[in-house]
Amino acid sequence: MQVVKDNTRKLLLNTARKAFLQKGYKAVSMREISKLSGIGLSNIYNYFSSKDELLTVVLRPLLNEMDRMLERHNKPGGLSLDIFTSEDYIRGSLNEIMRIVTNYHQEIKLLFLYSQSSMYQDYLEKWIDRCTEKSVEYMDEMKRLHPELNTDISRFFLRYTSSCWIDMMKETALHEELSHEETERFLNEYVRYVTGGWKKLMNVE
Amino acid sequence: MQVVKDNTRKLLLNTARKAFLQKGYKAVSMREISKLSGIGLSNIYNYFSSKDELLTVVLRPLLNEMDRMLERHNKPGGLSLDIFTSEDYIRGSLNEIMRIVTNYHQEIKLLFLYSQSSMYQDYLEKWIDRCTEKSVEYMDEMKRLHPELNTDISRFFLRYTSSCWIDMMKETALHEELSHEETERFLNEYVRYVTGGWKKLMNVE
Amino acid sequence: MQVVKDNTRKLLLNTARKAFLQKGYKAVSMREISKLSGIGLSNIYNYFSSKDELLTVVLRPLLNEMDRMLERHNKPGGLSLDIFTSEDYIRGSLNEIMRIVTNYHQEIKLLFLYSQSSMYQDYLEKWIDRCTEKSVEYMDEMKRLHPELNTDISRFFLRYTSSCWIDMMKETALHEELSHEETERFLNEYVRYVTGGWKKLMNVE
Amino acid sequence: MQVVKDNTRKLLLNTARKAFLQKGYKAVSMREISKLSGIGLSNIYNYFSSKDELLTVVLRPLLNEMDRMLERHNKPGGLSLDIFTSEDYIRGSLNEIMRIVTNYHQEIKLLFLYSQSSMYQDYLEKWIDRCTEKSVEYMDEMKRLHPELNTDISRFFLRYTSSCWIDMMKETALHEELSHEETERFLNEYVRYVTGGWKKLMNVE
DNA sequence: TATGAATGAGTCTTCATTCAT
DNA sequence: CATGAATGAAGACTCATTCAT
Repeated sequence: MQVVKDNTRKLLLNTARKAFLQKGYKAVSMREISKLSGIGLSNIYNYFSSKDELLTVVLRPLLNEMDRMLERHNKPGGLSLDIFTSEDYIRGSLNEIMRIVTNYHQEIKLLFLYSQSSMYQDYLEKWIDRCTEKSVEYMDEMKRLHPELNTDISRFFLRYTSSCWIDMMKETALHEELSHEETERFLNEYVRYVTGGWKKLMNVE
Repeated sequence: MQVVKDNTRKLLLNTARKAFLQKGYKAVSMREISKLSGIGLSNIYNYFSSKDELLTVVLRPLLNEMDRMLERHNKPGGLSLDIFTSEDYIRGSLNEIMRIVTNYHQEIKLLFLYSQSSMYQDYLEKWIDRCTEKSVEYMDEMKRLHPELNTDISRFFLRYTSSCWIDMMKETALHEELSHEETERFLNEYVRYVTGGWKKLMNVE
Repeated sequence: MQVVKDNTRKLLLNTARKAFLQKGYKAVSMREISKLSGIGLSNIYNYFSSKDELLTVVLRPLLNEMDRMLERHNKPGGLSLDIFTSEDYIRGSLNEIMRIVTNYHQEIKLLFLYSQSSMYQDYLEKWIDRCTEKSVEYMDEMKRLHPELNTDISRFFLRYTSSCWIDMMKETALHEELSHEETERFLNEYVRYVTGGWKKLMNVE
Repeated sequence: MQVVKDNTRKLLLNTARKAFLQKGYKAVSMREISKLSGIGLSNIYNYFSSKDELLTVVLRPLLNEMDRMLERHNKPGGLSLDIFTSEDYIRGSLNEIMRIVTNYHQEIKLLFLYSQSSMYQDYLEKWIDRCTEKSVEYMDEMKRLHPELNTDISRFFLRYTSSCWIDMMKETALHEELSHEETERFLNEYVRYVTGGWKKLMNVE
């Protein structure tokens, strides 16, 4: 009995995820989910109290990861230049992103591209806001630790880079077919590009 | 009579633009546009054959600019390294972007953020695809002209930078309140960052 | 065209009135009104913005009369004992009630018996409250004018008589088939009963 | 086991009573009763076959009293004038009412005000009908016993007084906060009013 | 050109009740 | 005695679009 319930729940979740991904949240009706899953329309409400909750449960794990990512951003163990210029550090961050993308690429597409008209339609913008705030705080710390560097970066530019971060997640999620080699290659390119950019911007050496 | 028609048309266009911007394409009903503009609901269909066309006409000028931007990308006068590494060149490109953003910031927000459920919901993704294609072609040319450089950049990375380009438009459009000085400052930051990144990636010098 | 519209409006109003009367407000669905009237379901909303408004428009004239009745209650020209003890005065009041009941007997049944679950479900209780208030004020005046009488009637008893007033409207509306003679007879009985009661209660003579 | 059952039954009954009183019969769902009581939704149907039966059982004691009241009406020991004109007799009847109201004021409110859309929505009207019938029969008896009196009261007037009887129950139930003194006072007022009215109407002395 | 009326399929959600276990 | 799952009909209301005038 519990088994049945779990199956139904998962079936609904998967059906909804797929449908949302194909047509966007707003364009998928509960009727549609009912027909696609074979679960009676009203029965759905025994498992999820609303269409919004269906989306919420689908997105929950990803949302948690995204929030955790934000936390880690400002607490890089020893506060240092590394976050911008160390290839190893950046490579580590990227690897973590890759793990998230691998696990949740569907959810990412859903959240990043198809969640309009849902309660999460502004989630990314708010995430970028929060990330920008963290970046500004971080820069202030750097200003004290490395007065010799150009740390007077505008909030606006920091927002742009936060946005690019989101962009990278989106792009990698969109191209799920990447082989391990290709991924490795992209990582190398990305790391060189970013460190080159930050070093020049901050006058490192 | 023709005068009346033009006025009505413009009124409808402006009303729709504002409404779409505030609530998103899908969430705005034709009834709403009718009430806000004072134009009879069914009369709207004498000017625009559908809700989609209303959006199309609103976005048309921006769409043209976007397409033109794409054209220019691959024909940079003399095909050269400048596109990546010359600060002047990049500054020039950016200035052009700024002009577009200034003129069409409303339309950009509309297209970039609020066009889900419309026929343009995939426009940006396709634009990025086309831009990526152009970039790949460009890189191939560069490989011949500058065999000493690392021009073996993955299509995936090129797509990422195309996406970042779109991102920059979005961010600047979102922050319309930027003063001339702030804009200038951002341009400097951006140019340094991008040229620094590309130079390192391509082993220039 | 305007003719058509008015007809449709009236048709809807009459259909709704009948249906509400037969089954109660809550138990009648918009679908039902649509089918009974032959007006397309969604077209109804071109005439009435909601089910509640449909009921409101049906009840409006009666509601106005009820409010007016309340106003008149406390301003009986020359404030006097008549309101309780004069057969002529009471007969006059009653005749007015009869006119209202004759004109709006359907609406009365609707408001008094079948409006549960609508926005008017508490209307009568509030009316009785207001009427009680007026009666208390009236009694206070009487106390000054006729100190020799027993005007020390409890608010609770006054509320009871207000409620009986409503009762009388309900009963007469319920029995629309009363002939003129029967009505006349009831009036006589009622007048004798009420004046007899008040006189004894107030120690008149 | 039987003990458990009884507890559950009572719990359900009390929960339902409270909920019905607060929101009205129709507005309370079985799900709600289930949640409020902690009894599983479908388990409710092991105790009560339907939502209507739940209401029935809640109202049963009051319904019995109401029916008994009706019986007593026509069998006043010695058939006499007292029923209308003896203050003691009326006071006795009223005291009985007070007892009922005290014991079942919640049920009265439920039956009188919140039972729309249930099988008891017409109960009061039917009770008034039956009461009217009894009154007519009673009057016929009186006509034989007291030919000197005006016993030619219209059925319609008798119905009105039956309705007022119900009204009095409603009013007293609605104002449960009445102190003993206030109740006593109201009783005095009511008795004087009613006997005064009937005496005048029937030409007693 | 302009209007008000009309359409029909669609939205999410709730209900009392029943079934299998 | 108790449970969670399931059902099917119904609820009010909205939508983009078309029709007749």
